[in-house]
Amino acid sequence: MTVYSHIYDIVRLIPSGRVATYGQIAELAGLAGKARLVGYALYQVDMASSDIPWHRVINAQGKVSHSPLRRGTDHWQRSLLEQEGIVFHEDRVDLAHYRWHPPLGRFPSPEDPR
DNA sequence: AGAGTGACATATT
DNA sequence: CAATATGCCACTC
Repeated sequence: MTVYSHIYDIVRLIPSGRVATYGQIAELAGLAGKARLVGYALYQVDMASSDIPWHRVINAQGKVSHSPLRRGTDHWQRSLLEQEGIVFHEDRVDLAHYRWHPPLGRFPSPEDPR
């Protein structure tokens, strides 16, 4: 596979009702500073039939990132988040309140098997 | 092999 | 607030 498999592993850990930012995921995945790769990785995900909670990843401004390539799925993302109880305030969520904090201790990383 | 692109982030103007 | 600039790197011609 690709380096993205690990990104997906991290995203899968985000619980319902919480969100994470691209940069945050990148860092947890051992890709600090490479947030763009996270966005690219999620773009590859099959939104309809994937076990990855892709909608819980938003940008550092607390907003849903949109792009012409998404063809309206950005609204779909917001919808899913609201279903989980996340409240948007002026097109933005309060990261201080909803940001996911990963489990403490060691984290699975490619360089750190077991 | 080189250039362009992008679900980003941060800093600056 | 919005527009730029720069760093980042896998992917696609």
